[in-house]
Amino acid sequence: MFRGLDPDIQEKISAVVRYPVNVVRGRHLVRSGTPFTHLYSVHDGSFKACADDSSGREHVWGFFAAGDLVGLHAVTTGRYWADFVALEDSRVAAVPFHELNSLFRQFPALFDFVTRAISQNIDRMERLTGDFTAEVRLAALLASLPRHFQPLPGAPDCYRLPMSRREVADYLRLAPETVSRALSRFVRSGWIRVSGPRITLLNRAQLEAIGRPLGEV
Amino acid sequence: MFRGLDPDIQEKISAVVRYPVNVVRGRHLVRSGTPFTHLYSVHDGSFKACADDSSGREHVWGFFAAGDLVGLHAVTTGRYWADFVALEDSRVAAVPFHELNSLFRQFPALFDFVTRAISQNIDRMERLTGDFTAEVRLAALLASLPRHFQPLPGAPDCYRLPMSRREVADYLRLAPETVSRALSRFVRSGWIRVSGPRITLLNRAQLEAIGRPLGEV
DNA sequence: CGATTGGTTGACTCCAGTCAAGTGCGGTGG
DNA sequence: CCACCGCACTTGACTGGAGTCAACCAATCG
Repeated sequence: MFRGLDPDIQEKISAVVRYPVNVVRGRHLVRSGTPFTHLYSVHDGSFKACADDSSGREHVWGFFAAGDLVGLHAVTTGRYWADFVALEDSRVAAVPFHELNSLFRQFPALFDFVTRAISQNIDRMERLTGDFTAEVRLAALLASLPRHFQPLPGAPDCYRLPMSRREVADYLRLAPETVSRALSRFVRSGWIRVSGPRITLLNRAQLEAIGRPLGEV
Repeated sequence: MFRGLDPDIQEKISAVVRYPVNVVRGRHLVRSGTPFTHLYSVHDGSFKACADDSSGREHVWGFFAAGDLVGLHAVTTGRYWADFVALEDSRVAAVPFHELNSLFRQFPALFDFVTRAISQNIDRMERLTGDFTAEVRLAALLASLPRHFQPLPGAPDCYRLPMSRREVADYLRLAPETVSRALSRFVRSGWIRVSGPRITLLNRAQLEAIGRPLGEV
């Protein structure tokens, strides 16, 4: 958990963690509007984050897989402002808020880490609202799969997406049909192979190149 | 100046203001990247604010007319991050930064006022990046003219736009041709009359209704 | 084995961008 | 005062990208 953070600090955190909470597919891990009580680290499984955007329509603004932190966005405001729903049966480790606070005092590096992670999330959200073509959006998403998911055992570049096309489309701010079409084009070009929720990356470099204008998602 | 702020505080501010600075058309009032030295209140004339957006292309993100405050965005960072260029010969009143700071200490209400104004600007910028049709964007802009400009003497609903169509288009994130076409459609519908830089609002209620999804710009 | 659901594909539409050709206004100079 | 010029603006024709609607297909679950 807390990928990229100093191992010493990680160990301290482990000491105050409540192990592990199970969340079955489709259930909420946190609800928008409730007070910030815990920060969660995803052990396995995955979650989507939904919140109403400025025009009031609900909208997926993030996916969180093993190793990601859920609830960061509430650290500053003290209140969650998004729903987090399990995309599959998942397990998370929970760090109680007050423990986290004392850890912040002990380890300024932890605070920096969290701050940086929050601003990265916001940055990503904003980039996704910019105007990019469907290809750019989708390529950026596909190229980022290895950073977020484990490949399927025995198939090094094959990933099983836990979210539906509908959710991907919502996240990328596209219609589901547009996602479908873009996927098909990538298949025809030979960059990927698709079989239901399983996607094999045949040419990640190419996808990265196409998705570069949007950056990491 | 400082429209909407408590008159008592306004008087205190007036005491520390350096009166008035002239800026001729096309000249910079502030330059991006320079340290925050003054907050400016536009007396007469108008300015555009330009800054590079996330993808590096320069882009107009605001217009400032009589009564507006220029430089707010630098209060928090201590450095201007946008160019402000006079759209016509203009005059501004300058409040030195250190005076402003001591005023903040004296009048918490002033600090709140500034904070609110900053967040309104950011909010507006973000709404403009959302996806709205050209009509919605333009209608919102037109409906907002009375809030920003004095009508021409003797013509109650007629305003002279100090900025070019190119600049309007850039601000609204459209092509200039698209702005032109939308204007023409509004003329044909009878909501406005256009004569070069002069625009007469014949049906502001209608424009407000059309522009509502985007809100105030 | 049908019914449901999620995904794909096709046909069509709409909106805005682009390129190119006018148009008109303001300014300059004769 | 008028003719001309330049520039900003407008208009038209075209293009392309994504949304919508509808049909189809495949997998899953009773």
